[in-house]
Amino acid sequence: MRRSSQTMIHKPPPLTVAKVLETFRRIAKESGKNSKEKKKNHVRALLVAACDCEPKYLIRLLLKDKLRIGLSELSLLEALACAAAYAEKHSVSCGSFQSDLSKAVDVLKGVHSMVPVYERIVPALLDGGVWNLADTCSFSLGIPCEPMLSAPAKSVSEIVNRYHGIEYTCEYKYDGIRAQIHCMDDGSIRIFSRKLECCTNQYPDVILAVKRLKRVPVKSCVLDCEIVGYDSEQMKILPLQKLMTRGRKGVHVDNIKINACIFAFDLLYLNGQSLLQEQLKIRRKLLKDSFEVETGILQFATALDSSNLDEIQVFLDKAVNASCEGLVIKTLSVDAAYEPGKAKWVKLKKDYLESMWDSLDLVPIGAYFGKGRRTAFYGTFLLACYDPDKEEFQTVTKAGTGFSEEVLKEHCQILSSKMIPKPKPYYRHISGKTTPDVWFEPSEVWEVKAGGLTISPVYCAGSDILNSNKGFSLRNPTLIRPREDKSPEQATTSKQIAEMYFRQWQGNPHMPPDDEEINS
DNA sequence: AGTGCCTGCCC
DNA sequence: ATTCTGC
DNA sequence: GCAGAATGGGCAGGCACT
Repeated sequence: MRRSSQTMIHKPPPLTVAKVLETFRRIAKESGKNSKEKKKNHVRALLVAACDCEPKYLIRLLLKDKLRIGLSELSLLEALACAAAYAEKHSVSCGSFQSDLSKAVDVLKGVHSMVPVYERIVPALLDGGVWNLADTCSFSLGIPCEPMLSAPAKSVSEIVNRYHGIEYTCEYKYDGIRAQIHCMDDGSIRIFSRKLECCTNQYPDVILAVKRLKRVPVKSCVLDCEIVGYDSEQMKILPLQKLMTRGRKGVHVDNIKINACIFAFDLLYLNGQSLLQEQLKIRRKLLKDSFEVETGILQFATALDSSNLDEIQVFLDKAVNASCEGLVIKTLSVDAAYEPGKAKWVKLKKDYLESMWDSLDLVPIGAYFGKGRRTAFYGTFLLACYDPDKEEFQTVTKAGTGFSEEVLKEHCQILSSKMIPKPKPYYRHISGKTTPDVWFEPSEVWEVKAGGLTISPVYCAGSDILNSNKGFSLRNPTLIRPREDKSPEQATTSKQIAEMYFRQWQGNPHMPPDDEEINS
């Protein structure tokens, strides 16, 4: 890079916003052989033309996600809102300007969660102003709104207490992929992911199902649902890991190996009208009137309308037994509108309940340097279980959450003193894929909770129990506490981990794929 | 053709 | 996804 | 209560290299 700028004879013209945008688009489009080199050249050209503070911001823009200067989408919306409020300062006279400002921000936030497309928001803003924006720019067919979210609850009693005296429903929380399905007036279908990506082409089978099972009076609608892997032979839900193996590009119905079942739970739009403001009670009724059910193809989320603690507890157990993650609790009439992007529903997963979660005692045998606020600390620890037969520690997972900064600091200090230059001969891991920055003597034992067990291509816990080259790992590992009463050799064993894995699919005859069955 | 590595997207 | 932290 | 920033497993896809 330096060389090329030195040999440059003419200074390139100054950068413009349009030019930068255009180059970014080119970088995005570049593909195929040597595309990396070509992308590099685009970046080089930008940096060569940049002056003053421009390189800094270019780099920050190129470091995906955010500007990394504290400017997030929210700040952008606030800026837009302020601009609009200033522009209309004299047209509104009620209340203080400060309160107008914050009202404008609320309007922008609300509108953006329903129509997350600046190309729609800005023209509407310029056209009708902020105070009409909610009307001039609202939820519309073909454009996904942010999905409504749920906040975690720690117990059934927490639910019962919070919603005392009001109507609510408990639905199975399916372990699949959230989808918002738009049925357009012309009969076409569009599917959007939780992050609003268009994934229409990924689910031709889902599209056929929706078209076939949509009732005649439904001209247009928007479904909120979970797409779940389904074994049509055994009529059982498949693990998410299976569903995820489906192709993502150029998918044709005939080549689909993993079937998908739609579990619908909400209807956001029907025949030209937004239903977002309707109570769930109404939306659910309209949903059920709008579609035929076909087992394993399109079903409604299993639900229980009850306020009884014991009934809900039993229902939660049933959900877990049916290979679901737990329950989602939703009010039916009070405060029961669909609020895009807001976490007004409540989720109750088995991993939140101390009595139900999977807990393992694992040994930190390595660590990785942290980033950002964890610079100068370890950000992550490599954890292992113990195999008493082979007398070796086998890697299971990394863990980087569940401790406060203070506790993290302590762990870092203690473990630093146990650092060793090379892994012990009795450490088993898959080199390359999970090699940590530093290795430790086996000394600590930590209790870790998990939202379930997975089959892993990179960890080797219990790998000789599986036929393939794979081992077991953890989903959503979280540190709970040090087990000062345990020595490393008393850590959870690989055999125990294997048992946990198979136990989680009891009640569901579908076992892991053939090549992953237990060695005999 | 096969492998390894990285990214982007699911959770 | 979960969790913690600062506002 | 919320937003932001740390961090997790794992999949397909795509490029580079052998």
